[in-house]
Amino acid sequence: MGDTSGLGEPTLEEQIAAYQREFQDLDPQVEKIVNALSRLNRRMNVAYGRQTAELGITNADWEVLKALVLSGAPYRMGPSDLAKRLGLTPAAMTHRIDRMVAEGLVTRDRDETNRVRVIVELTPAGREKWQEAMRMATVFEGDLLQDLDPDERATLGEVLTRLLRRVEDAQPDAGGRLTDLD
Amino acid sequence: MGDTSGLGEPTLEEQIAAYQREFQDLDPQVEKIVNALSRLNRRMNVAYGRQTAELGITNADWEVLKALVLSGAPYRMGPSDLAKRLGLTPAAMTHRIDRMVAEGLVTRDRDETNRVRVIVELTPAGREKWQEAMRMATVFEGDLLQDLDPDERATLGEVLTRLLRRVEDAQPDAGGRLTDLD
DNA sequence: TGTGTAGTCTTTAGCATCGAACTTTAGCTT
DNA sequence: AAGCTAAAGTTCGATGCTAAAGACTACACA
Repeated sequence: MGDTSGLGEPTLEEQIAAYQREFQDLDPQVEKIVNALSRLNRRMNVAYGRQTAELGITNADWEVLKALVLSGAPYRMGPSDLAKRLGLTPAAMTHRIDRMVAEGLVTRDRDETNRVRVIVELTPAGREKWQEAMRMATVFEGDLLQDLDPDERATLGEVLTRLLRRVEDAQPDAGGRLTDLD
Repeated sequence: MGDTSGLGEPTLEEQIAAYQREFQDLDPQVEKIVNALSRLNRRMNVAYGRQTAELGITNADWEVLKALVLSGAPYRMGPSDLAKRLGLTPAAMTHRIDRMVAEGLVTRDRDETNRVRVIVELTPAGREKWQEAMRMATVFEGDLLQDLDPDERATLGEVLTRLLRRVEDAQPDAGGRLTDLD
């Protein structure tokens, strides 16, 4: 007994069993769901990280590209808005934009009508990178959900949305800070 | 139209709609599931972060406590094993242990039978912190899943486990690096 | 017993992030 | 107008992480 994968990570079932051994009043059902969610997310981020690396960008870059694209044409946002959207401090945003400008993914210009503002705008190259990343991501995601039949997908989507609504209502403040992709 | 929450974050539905607007060949069903997973995870981490902060520790500390407790009595692990388990480099582990020793959560000693090894052991205070964190976490988790009836919980757990198995099989290398709790 | 080799941590240098202080601009208020 | 206040970004100092290099111990083999 013990963990199978050389300490790298116990099986989900082994982990739940260990929790029960060390903590009374534990609902294994609940713990299974919560731990599966965490582990799934981590694996997804690993997968995305490999894909973005293959494109010569980082997950951090990709997050910014996503925010800009999703804002719609003409794909412009201010650093503060981006920072709020991504859950970063403005300071971190400044440096991230520095890097992305150097990589040619976005441009940074002062707003002429309000000179205290800065406009970050997606370049065609940045948009192209986003699309390539999306193509890779959708392939991965389709593969991930391959074993689920249409009914299961619908149910899963509905249930997760319900959970999300509950937690977002309870945390109205976008409260970010903590890593993670969008 | 547009986003409701002052740029902090669009609704999941709005976000999916934006994806469809900007990217052809998108399966909204799939995207909904994947994005809900990411967002749920982020909110969970925010919640955990608030709880651990309330206990005077960090999520990083909590991860280490979890690994030690789950390893079972006598709650000892080497820094390298911990690092593998948490997806950190040994270097990061060294510093994290420094801090936790200073906080009295763990002890660090050389293994007398193999003087190149180090043994990190949970202190009673560390174990106590872990239990308090668990109590808070289980309350939050129970509340999160409150709206799901037993059938839905069972189904959700089963489906997520299936997804996890699929992605863990595809990424046998624990491949960590990317942030996130366990 | 001497030496090579592998394994375990620690140290160093570089990078991204945060919190807080600072600079600049816009818009009010009087 | 002159000055106040608020908002938007940038800069600064500290922290935690990674990758790579270094130090030390154990073990194998000659």
